[in-house]
Amino acid sequence: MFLSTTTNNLDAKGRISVPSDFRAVVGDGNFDGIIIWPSFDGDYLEGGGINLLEDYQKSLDMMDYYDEGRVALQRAIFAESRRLPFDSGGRVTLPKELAEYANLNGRATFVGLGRRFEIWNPEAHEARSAEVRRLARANRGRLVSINTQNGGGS
Amino acid sequence: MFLSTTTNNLDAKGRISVPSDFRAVVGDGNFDGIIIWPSFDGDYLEGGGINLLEDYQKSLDMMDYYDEGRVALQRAIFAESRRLPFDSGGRVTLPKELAEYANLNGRATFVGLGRRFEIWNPEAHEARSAEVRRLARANRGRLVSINTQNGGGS
DNA sequence: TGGGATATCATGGGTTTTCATGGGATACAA
DNA sequence: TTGTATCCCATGAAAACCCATGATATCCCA
Repeated sequence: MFLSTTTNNLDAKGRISVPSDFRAVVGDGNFDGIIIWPSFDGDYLEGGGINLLEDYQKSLDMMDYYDEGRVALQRAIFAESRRLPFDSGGRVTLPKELAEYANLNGRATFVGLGRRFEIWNPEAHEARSAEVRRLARANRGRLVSINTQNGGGS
Repeated sequence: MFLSTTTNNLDAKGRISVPSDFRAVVGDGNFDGIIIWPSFDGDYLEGGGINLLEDYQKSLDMMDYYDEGRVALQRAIFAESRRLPFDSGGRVTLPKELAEYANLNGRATFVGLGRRFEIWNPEAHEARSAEVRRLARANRGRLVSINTQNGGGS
């Protein structure tokens, strides 16, 4: 599970450290790294482990073969995604197009969202956080229903 | 189930003992520690075991993918939360930002609320509980609605 | 039921390991 | 060659780990 928010340096070589908490949840024994693609919702990147993409694949498999939504998602996610392996220090090299897409220069913010994460320009993320907090407060009634719905798991 | 209220020391290294009663209910075999995030309802912290977050995730998964409330809640909880492992003595290291958010210096109060718990500045907690008692005397009906609103924990 | 023995807990301090980061060296490709 | 990607090592800071101690709570047995 991807948790918490971390801002790390993007060096001159385009390398950036993936937070160690994130690294701990992406290993599948086969590929040691992350998958990144440009969000089709804004100027930031989305990403996750290889297993996230496999889950998406399963969801798409359940859609009709000629469903235009299926094709669009395939193109938006699979075609645009890049597989970024860790170096010995737990860093990845961010392709220039992706860094430019998200306006990343010098620093970048990893945002854990459970199954997946996002990579933001720090200022852009900061600018959006106030609105997010407002929305979260507005929707906290739904969180209450989540609390009662599961009736005391812990 | 998180029960009772305990105030412990926050040392110079930012470490604080999690009440042993709380520690006994958070193990999931994989991660031995707690998850903490700033409440979006006030200057205190909320927390629970990893399984609480997993329950939140399952519930959020059932909401529509493009639901703005879903995304806001994901960001408010998953992105803001921190994973704090226990040391050998059952303590966690509280990140500075979170300690500052809740105005914690020297001491902190763990408040058990059933499925989750809260961490308060002791004086702030004392002040609030006095206010809650006052409200209870002044208006019982309102106290009842507060109880249910909190997710029916005990 | 008393009282000593034992375990647990909260806390302090020191040491080791990990992490994020920088830079150089090497392989590869345009 | 020139730019780019990959690999390896160095380093300071922060986090995790280990051991010690006093206080409290629990247990045990006469």
